[in-house]
Amino acid sequence: MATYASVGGRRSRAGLPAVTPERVVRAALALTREHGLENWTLRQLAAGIGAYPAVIYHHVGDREAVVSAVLERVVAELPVPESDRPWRDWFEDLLTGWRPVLLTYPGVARRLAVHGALVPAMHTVIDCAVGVLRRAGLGDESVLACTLLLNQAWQSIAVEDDRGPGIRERAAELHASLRDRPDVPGLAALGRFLDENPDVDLFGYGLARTLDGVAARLES
Amino acid sequence: MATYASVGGRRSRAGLPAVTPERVVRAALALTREHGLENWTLRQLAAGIGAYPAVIYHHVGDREAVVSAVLERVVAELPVPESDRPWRDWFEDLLTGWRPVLLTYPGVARRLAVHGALVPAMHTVIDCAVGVLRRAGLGDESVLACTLLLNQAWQSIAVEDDRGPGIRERAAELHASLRDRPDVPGLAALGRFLDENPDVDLFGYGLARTLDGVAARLES
DNA sequence: ACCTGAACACCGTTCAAGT
DNA sequence: ACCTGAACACCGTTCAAGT
Repeated sequence: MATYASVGGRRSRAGLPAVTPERVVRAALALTREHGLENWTLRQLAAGIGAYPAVIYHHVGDREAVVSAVLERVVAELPVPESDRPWRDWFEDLLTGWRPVLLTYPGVARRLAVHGALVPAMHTVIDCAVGVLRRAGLGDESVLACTLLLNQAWQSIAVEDDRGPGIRERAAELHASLRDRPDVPGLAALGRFLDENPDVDLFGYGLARTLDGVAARLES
Repeated sequence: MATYASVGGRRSRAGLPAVTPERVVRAALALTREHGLENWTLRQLAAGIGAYPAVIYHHVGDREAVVSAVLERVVAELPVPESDRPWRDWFEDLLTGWRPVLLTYPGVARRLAVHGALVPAMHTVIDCAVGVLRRAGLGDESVLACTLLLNQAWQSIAVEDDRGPGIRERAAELHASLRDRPDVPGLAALGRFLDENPDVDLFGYGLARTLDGVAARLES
């Protein structure tokens, strides 16, 4: 027979659901979507579920533990193509498919870039990715090429995360102002191009060039 | 005839040199070398020159103003090759020459990656870099290729900055433990390779592959 | 076991007051 | 003009005390 305390104490009497790791992580995911992984505080997280900061420690751990749990969930959402595709298509689909997911959770891409394979949820897809390149005939270089492709994608998305609207606005003004500067023709060309193509797909361009570079290693 | 106050007040009487923007920035550069651009506090900086935090505000401005001044100084240290070199050699020398400088000022590379051409001291070299690619015959794509090459170098160095000894150590352990895992052959190959080549030059490999990718655009 | 509420040692920034 | 010293509104984290 449950005592009063065992079915919920002051929280349930106040109409609040019991704090669970699941609820903490869900609130952290929501805060990450809105503010980015590094831009919410434990106190915000606690307030979001109507709890005291110390309760987060009791149920999940310190901020780092919450962040790890968020990472795990986001990585689980990342789509992975069928591994029988040609290697180039496979990586193109993989990384262009990851971008929109990672961009909705700002800050996660940077964690992946810095911690890489240390994020356990990443293991199965890395295993798969190295396999795709080895079957393509890249030999030992498969490890380097795989690391490079994943890292470049993560890093590039991480920078997109960090470029807030303020920076994008100031960049747009700069590009417009550089258009007519014959004294610096290279910068003028840059201003002209980026002023006319403000949403140019640098991610796709970089991915294509790196894939070209890896393809060239298979031809030799 | 100078009054007592005008030649220095309590600081000079205490044997301390007057606070100047120059001295503030030099102390900030030293802190950045030791802890990284985002890992020192304004209070540390103030203490470093024997001053109160409010004095930094009086002479330089807020933390962001100090960071901008640090950026400017570090960018001024970056070597730039003669612009008559072949484009590929020019970029290889440029970016491999930047890496050791940027690595001694952790956090600067990330600022460059995120703010790019918004760092004024970067303008002349960007102008030069676009010119090198245009003279090589890359046309309008010069802007994209230049942005890509600089960004990938900055991002890759930024991640090196953020991978402290703790992370590198845990990664080394992971690689060793993955060596003998026939159930995940791709990860095993990765563990074997990185365990035997812990200091593999991923920066150089990435730079070479991207340069290959850009070179392929010139052939077509 | 779970939650409360205060406390600790920080942070960037501001500001009235001194000299 | 330059510096002092306290204050403000934060932060992550810890902990004794309540129920």
